[in-house]
Amino acid sequence: MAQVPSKEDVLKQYREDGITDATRRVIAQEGFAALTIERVAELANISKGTIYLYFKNKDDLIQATVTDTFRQIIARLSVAQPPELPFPERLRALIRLQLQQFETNQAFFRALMADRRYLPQADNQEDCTVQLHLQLLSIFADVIREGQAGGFVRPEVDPDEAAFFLFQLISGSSMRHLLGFSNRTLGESVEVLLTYLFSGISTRGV
Amino acid sequence: MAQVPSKEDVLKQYREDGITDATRRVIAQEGFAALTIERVAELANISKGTIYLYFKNKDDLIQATVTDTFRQIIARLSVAQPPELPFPERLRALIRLQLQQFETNQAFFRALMADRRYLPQADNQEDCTVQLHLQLLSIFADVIREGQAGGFVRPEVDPDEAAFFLFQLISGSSMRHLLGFSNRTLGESVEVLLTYLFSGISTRGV
DNA sequence: TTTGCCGCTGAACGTACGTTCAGTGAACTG
DNA sequence: CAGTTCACTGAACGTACGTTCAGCGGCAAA
Repeated sequence: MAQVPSKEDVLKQYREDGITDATRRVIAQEGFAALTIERVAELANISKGTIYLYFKNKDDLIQATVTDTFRQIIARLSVAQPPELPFPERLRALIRLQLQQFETNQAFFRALMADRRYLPQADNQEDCTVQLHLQLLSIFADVIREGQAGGFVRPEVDPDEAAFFLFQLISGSSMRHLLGFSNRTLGESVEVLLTYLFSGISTRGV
Repeated sequence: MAQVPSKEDVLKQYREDGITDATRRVIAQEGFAALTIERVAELANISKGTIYLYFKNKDDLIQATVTDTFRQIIARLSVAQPPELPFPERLRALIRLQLQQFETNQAFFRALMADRRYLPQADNQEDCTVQLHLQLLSIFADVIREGQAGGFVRPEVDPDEAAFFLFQLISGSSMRHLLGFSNRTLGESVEVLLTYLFSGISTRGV
């Protein structure tokens, strides 16, 4: 009988989403240091006590918010770019989208890195963040495969390796931003990344 | 008369170093969340009150520790690799050293990213972390120039661009570790990075 | 209308931690 | 040896925040 979600379950999920959403907003707008139960309750328009009806404690709330945020990012990137776009534009759009995810969730990634506690084990395949990573890599690899089919990418290039390489470049670019090393705009970063990538895989040579 | 550091100045500096060092150890061993004045005092073998004789408050202490740690990293990397090594080994050693810096200061970088407050402005050339970045890039660029002189690197490659590219790859690799996305060992990461880099710049082609 | 249920509230509690400051003793001075 | 200085101490203070729980109000069943 518990096969289909009951009305109560839906309501519970709705509440939980409201709370994790408020948590995300506090982190994004005021930073991880300012994340207090009181502030979350304010933004969610509920009282402090209510939060403890849905989450065991603050750590549990943070964990849930991390998982939830990663799910959102996965969802956003899984919505494939319009396939009618030619290869270079699709790749450009994809890189831009991924950089945007890092940028708009900047405070979130900061918080995530701040404490080992909230991080996944890389060997735990079940973990949501590890899944995100694998899923992202496969999205990138697919686009590169298309590039090969269209003659844009050299056939001897391994799409999985190239995707890995590209994601490493994107992560590096984001990390430099997070560390305050770079003041490039997002648009500039996309073009730089494309240049690097093409110098390695394009049929046009360096 | 204040030209040469007085005995008092030296003692003061010694004390400050002891405190920032203890701070670094707390962050590295117990994480940023566990960083309390009490714990720092314990590790430094002084009392809580003493810390306030040398630092205005906790934020001031953290700032000082960040600056100090970056100075140490700069110093470690400025000690050039033995120039008698052939180009590929020098490059390999340099990449390994940089990855090591990110790895051994892992908790520190986490903490640094956790809060915007402790981060530099990318446009502030005076800032210690920005200097680190520029200095690192020039070290990498110099080695690549050597590679060109020795015929290992194609002459049309811009050493500064290539250094930038390489550092981006290294940052990306480190970020994937920080996010728990990767369980590669340091040695493996070095080899992967070298492959990527050479596919772009080597005279040997892809 | 009465009764019971239950999600929600927010005052209250306990604790942890940053910060202060009156006091201590060692070192120096005359 | 008495007086003065001064770096240092750690108990004490105030506050901020996570967590709890006795009570409230609205809804539904009887």
